[in-house]
Amino acid sequence: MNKATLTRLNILQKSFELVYKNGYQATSIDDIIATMKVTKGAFFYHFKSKDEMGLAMVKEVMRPGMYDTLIIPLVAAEDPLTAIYEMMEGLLSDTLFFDARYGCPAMSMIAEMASVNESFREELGFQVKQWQEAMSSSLENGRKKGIVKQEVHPGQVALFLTSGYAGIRNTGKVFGREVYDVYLKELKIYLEQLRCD
Amino acid sequence: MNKATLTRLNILQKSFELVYKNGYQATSIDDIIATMKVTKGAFFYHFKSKDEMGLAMVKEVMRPGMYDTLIIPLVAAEDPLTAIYEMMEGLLSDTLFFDARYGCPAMSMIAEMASVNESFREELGFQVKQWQEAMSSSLENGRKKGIVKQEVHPGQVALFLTSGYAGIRNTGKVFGREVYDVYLKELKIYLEQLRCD
DNA sequence: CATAAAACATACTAATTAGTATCTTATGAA
DNA sequence: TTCATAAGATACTAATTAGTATGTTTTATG
Repeated sequence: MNKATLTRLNILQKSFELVYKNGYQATSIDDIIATMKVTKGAFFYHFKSKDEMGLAMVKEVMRPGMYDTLIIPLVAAEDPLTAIYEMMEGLLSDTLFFDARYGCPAMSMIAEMASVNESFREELGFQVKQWQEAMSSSLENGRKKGIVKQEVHPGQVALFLTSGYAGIRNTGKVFGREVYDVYLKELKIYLEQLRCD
Repeated sequence: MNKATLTRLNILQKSFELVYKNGYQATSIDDIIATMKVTKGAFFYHFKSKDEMGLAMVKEVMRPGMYDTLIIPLVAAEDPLTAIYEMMEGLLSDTLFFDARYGCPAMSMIAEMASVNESFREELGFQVKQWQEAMSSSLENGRKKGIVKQEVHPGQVALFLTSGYAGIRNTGKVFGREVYDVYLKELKIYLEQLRCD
């Protein structure tokens, strides 16, 4: 990894952190370069425009992050219902970096940018769809193994679940992380009701 | 209603429409006054700042709108489960004004402004809580009447439902209104499972 | 009608924005 | 070492922003 690509990645990483806390449009290029040892010349050497940087950020920082936390844990899951619950629990308790106040990076980005920038919408849509499909095939798998009820519609449930997650992250912005626990309780009930008796 | 308070309300109404489509921070005062027959003098006569206008907009335009569509239909409901489903169906099929592309005005506002402006967060929190409480007492009522299962936790379910709605509106921003129908199908299953056998 | 205050209009300001023009310095291959 | 290019630095620009200063017009009330 040479120095140049490192500054590039640093810009993307730092931008992600700022965008996560302040929103994409509210984060100016001046903000970004001010919080790190980079000048405007460097920024515009690596990216033609703010939006090009933003898209690279979504693709190169957010996508791998989502893949590791949202896809990987599902593919090898023995019991999809438990795996999904534990994933949600993990997502909603990881206060290391993510903050209830700022919600989910991807969902916030969707809320702000989906109708503003078509490329952003496409890429974020791809990522959400990936998550849904991972859940869906995990549930389908559980159905074949006799863990999940036959009448369950995996794709439908996956949409219900991913949307529910997006929603609770939004709700958490208003009421704080206490709502996470209440949500998780009801989620568990919902998921268990999908399980074969 | 005298002329002055009418211009005030016009500013609030027009602002709401612009904010709904473009977001709060992306909507400039110049945008607002340009799309209607009002000048900057009038704007700043009625409001000390953009944020004061924004808060008035949330309180005086959004709050009554939410009350009429989210609270009223629940208080007199005979069967809460059917009432809730039909409310959701109504919310997700009303293409008169609301557009899947732009999501739910209140939820989008929360996503963008909850962590930026404390007053906005408070007021929007109040409105969401009102909705949750209306659902909760409606469910509690149904439980007493033997419509809703005894083991159901009304407040917990209310949070689950309102968050789910917020989530599907966000998802709709990415994939369009088709996801609404899929969501509604799973919602119906979820709600029916709360009903006494 | 007179007049004071309310309601609005116009022209500005200072700060911030994305982006550019032009420079300097670092790096790697011959 | 040389030198071309990659990488980065600096100083600008034009547009947009929220907000202000200072005007003019409308409206209600005596």
